[in-house]
Amino acid sequence: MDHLDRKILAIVQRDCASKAEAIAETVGLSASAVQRRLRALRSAGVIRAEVAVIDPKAIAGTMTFIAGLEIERENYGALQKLRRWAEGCDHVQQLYYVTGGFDLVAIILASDVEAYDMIAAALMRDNPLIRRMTTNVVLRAEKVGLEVPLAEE
Amino acid sequence: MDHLDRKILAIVQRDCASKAEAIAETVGLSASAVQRRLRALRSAGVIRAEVAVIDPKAIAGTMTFIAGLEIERENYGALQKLRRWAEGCDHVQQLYYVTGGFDLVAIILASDVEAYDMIAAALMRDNPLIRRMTTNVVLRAEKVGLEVPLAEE
DNA sequence: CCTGAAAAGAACTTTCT
DNA sequence: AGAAAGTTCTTTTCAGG
Repeated sequence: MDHLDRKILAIVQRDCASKAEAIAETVGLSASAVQRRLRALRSAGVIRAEVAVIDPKAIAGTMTFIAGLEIERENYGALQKLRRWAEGCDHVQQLYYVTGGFDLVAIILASDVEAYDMIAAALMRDNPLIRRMTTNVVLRAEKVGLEVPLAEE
Repeated sequence: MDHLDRKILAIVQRDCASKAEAIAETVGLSASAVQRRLRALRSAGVIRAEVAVIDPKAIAGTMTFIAGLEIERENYGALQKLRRWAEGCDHVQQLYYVTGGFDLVAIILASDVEAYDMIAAALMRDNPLIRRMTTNVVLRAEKVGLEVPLAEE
């Protein structure tokens, strides 16, 4: 993991369909070298996945909700169960275990408020450790991304 | 946008490095047809981008913060300025304009608490409309993704 | 209009220096 | 790491439903 790797990462985390030759030109390397580094980054797990980002607007009925969860006590066993629950639920996009006003924050997608209510109800039913759930409805996603800020050399 | 497109999307939003032939086999189409559909989905904007997901743990010092913002009034002009600010700040990963307890929710990455504090201070300095900022520190990201739930036919 | 199959082109992988 | 040969994937083209 040197400066060149970071430069390559900075590019592919915005567009992983970039051709190796194009990347090579901007980082000042040969195409072969770029591919080797990319392969190494993949197998090392630095590049976790390469995914297509779909515009939620293109999918009929996708609303975003941000839920702050407060739990009974920091019960780690139940927390793990909740984690698995979220893993198995496609509607739960993101789940963060936090410290602050809430214990957990979840980003949930649903076709409408009714569908969200059903997901939220199921979530609370299956995870009794959840004491309180505060929901914010997303009116507009101003920025959505998972890019990691990479300090340039 | 038919059932086959949705099937293709369901695959590439998890792995856009999949070969067309592999996709073709699972959706029951030829490789050519898959590529044509992928190209159409790209130019139609359904596929917004294809990105590499980087493991934040691999990057030295990446902490995640979730900030709930309360603003003075729903001042749309200032909001747009805030949106541009977020767009230009690599540390702001996500920004949602919401209704509920907060007005906006931001997901911010920083190398440590000090760095976060500087970003937060700059954010409030440059955007006087922000009245209050409630931060939750992410102890662990249980699930992180941008996958859209695609109802199967 | 969209599919599938084959030819042409481009990209990636491997090997060697 | 870079360059060239070999392999694989993608793109184009064309015939058919």
